[in-house]
Amino acid sequence: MILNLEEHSIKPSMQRIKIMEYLMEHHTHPNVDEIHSALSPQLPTLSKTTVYNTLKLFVCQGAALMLTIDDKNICFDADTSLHAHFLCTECGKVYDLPYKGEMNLLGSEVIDGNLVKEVHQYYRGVCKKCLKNKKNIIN
Amino acid sequence: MILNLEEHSIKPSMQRIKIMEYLMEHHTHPNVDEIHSALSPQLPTLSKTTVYNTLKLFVCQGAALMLTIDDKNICFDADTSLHAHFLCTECGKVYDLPYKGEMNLLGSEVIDGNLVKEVHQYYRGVCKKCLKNKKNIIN
DNA sequence: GTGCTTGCAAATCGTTTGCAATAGC
DNA sequence: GCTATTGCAAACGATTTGCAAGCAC
Repeated sequence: MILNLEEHSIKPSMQRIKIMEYLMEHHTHPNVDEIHSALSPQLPTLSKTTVYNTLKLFVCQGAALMLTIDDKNICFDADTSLHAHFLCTECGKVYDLPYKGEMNLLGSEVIDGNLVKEVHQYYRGVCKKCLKNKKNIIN
Repeated sequence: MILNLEEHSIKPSMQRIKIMEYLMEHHTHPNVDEIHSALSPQLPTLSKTTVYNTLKLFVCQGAALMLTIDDKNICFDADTSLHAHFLCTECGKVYDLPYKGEMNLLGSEVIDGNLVKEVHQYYRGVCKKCLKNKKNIIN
C-alpha cells in the first residue's frame, strides 16, 4: 500500500494514515460515519471531528474527492482519477463507472471564460443487483 | 408563462403555481430559503415546509431538478433539459453550461447492466466574473 | 516551548416529522 | 363531509465551532 500523503503536502499522523489507508482499501465511497466506525476498533480515541477535519484536508489538498451525488449522504473517494459515479436509488450504494465525456481535465481548463478545476459526472438509477432482486420478487 | 404542472400530474394550487413560476422566471438555481424569502411578500403565510414539500413533489414528478453540486446548498432548476452546471467556488453561484458528453438520455439507458435514469454533469471552479475581480485586485 | 493536531462537548442550521387547521371538490 | 394541501412548532441529525489537552520537532 503506497500512501500519497506527502505527495499532497499532508503531514502524516496515525489518524491521517489510517483514514487514507481505509479509503484506498475500500472503494465503497464511505461517509464520515462509516470511516469513523470502521477505524474505531484500531483507534479507540478517534473522534468524528478528526475524521471531518482530515477528510476536509484531503479534499483541499486534492488527495481525495468529496462526492455530492447523494444529497443525504456525502461520501469520499481516494481515487482521484477521472471516472464517473453511479448512485443506486434503491440500495444507496455508489459505484464507479468509466467516464464518458469530452472534458479530459489535465490540470485546469477554461470553458466560456470560466476556469474549471473539477469535473463530476453523476448517474442515478437502479443498479444491476437491485434490478435482479426486483425481477425475482415479481416472478 | 406556460406552467408545466398538469403535464407532470401535479394538481395546481396557489403555492405550487407561484413556486413553479419563480423557478421558471429565475434561472439562478435558488435554494429553499431563497424561494421562500422571495415569495413571502406575495404569499405571507407561505411556510418553508410547503416549499420543501412542493419542491420534493416537483422533483419526484420530473418537473424540476435537484442539484447537489454544492454540498452546503441544495438548489433547484426547472429547466429539465440536458445541460451541465458550473459552481463557482468563490461566489457560490451556479451557472448553466452546455452539456458535453456521450450520454444523451432519452428516457432511460442501460450502462453495464445498471438502469440509468438521470445524468448530472457538474463543474467546479472560478467563474468569469470572479476571475476578473481577482485580476483587478492584483493589478 | 511553539505550533500543529486531536478530541470532547456544545452550538448551529438545514431538513423532516407530527399534527392540527384550511381549502377544494 | 372527505381528501389533499398547508403551516406551525418541535424534533432530528449531520456538520461546525470553541477550546483544552496532547504530540512532535
